[in-house]
Amino acid sequence: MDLQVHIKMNSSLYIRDPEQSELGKKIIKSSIVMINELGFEDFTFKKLATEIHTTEASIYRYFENKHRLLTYITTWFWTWLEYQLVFYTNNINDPLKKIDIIVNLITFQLEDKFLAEYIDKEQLHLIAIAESNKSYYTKHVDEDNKAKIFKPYKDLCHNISTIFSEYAPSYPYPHSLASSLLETAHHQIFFKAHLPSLTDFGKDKELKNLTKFLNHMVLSTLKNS
Amino acid sequence: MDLQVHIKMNSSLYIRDPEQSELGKKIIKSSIVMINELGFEDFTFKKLATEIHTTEASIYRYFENKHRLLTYITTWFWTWLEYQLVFYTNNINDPLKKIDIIVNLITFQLEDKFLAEYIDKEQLHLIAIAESNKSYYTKHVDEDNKAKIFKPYKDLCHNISTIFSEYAPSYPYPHSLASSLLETAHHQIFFKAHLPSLTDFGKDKELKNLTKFLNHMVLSTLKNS
DNA sequence: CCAACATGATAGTAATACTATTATCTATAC
DNA sequence: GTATAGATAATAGTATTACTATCATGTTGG
Repeated sequence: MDLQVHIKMNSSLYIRDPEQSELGKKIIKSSIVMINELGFEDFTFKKLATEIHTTEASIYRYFENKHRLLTYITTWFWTWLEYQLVFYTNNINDPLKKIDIIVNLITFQLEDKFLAEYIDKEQLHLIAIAESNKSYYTKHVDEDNKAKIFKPYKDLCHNISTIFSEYAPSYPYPHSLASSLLETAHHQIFFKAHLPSLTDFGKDKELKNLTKFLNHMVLSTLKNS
Repeated sequence: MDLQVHIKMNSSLYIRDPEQSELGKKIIKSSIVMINELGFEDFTFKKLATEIHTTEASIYRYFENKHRLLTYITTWFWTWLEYQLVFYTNNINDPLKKIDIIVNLITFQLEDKFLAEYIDKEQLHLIAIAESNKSYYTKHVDEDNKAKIFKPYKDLCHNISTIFSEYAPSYPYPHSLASSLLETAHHQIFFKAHLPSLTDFGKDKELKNLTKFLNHMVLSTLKNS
């Protein structure tokens, strides 16, 4: 059985809620496809408008600019990851098992039990890998942060750090380890595909070794505290 | 005694070598300042031209576009890090000591013994932290990679991984650990400043705890192999 | 059924990311 | 000392981007 999710988004991310209309959903759905196709830099509202047979002006009624749209999309991703994390670790007591679930989850090794009609999760993952950094590596990061825009990412990070602390209560850097794990997972997947000599699994077809690498790193670090 | 360095750059990074003229050096020097001031997105050749009292057209004779200029700058940074790494680990045999040097080096805890007249290293470091990712998170990364543009980063990563392997010959992921270390150092410094709840040292004034965190993570991982 | 609101159609602006042309300046080769 | 090659300045121009504004049309729910 699959579960229908509804992910509630912080309203400062949009001007008009894209989930409340057909056009809004088309904007999200197609922008995910197009950002992957063109890369974020070459993606424009004009091109998106042409693609979905609407006008630039109509898209601007939903999102202030393309950067906000990217942030909306990546935030959706983090929220969805957290939903899954809560779901998969529910009723599990062994923190070691929970950590294994975390690592498998963020490397996309777990079956996705959540449905979200109009969002292609594989493509969303690719954006999270290659573009999500750009949502906070800006000059207006502090302003955005004040508007609570990054809360879902922080919540996920905190959630993971709590599990780390269950396993190793005396470890002093659980948040840093959690954020490093999340970032590293994405970096290594990108490097594997494009700059393989920065990794040790460039030739692998699967991500199994990445999962092993991350699991080993996290557990070694936590155990040795 | 300080050492004058000359960092030789891959010629596909520029159209005309900026080190060979006063204007070229002014372009590099001022772009480092301005990218920090404005952020890479709002930085333009027009603004740079006005600042250094030249014209857009003149800057375009040195660099194809602002993205190439960013890549030039960040590549300079990686090359300079590698120079320092070789210098500081020279004549040291204990791999444990070498690893300590690496971690201190990438968190800017070591005194810089190299001079580069017209480049402000503190500001360069800030760009490396907040903008360097953008030089490879693009749609043309594969092309750029073919042009050997990322070689200095890869070399640095390989150099570090070799030291890891000296310390722990059986550890299977030294390259991934090296690239993760480099990326994590930057991310954590950025998070500490702007999204502190993603770290455990948001309130610290210094980076000592970050150094400890990284050192502990790397050593724990390598020891446990 | 009409009022409210979403969307479409159209237009326009300032800035960006370039390219092109011609003039001027300057160093050094003969 | 002059010719000349090469670098830079001055100026202009273009296509695209990133918006904003206005008004017409369509749709829907009270």
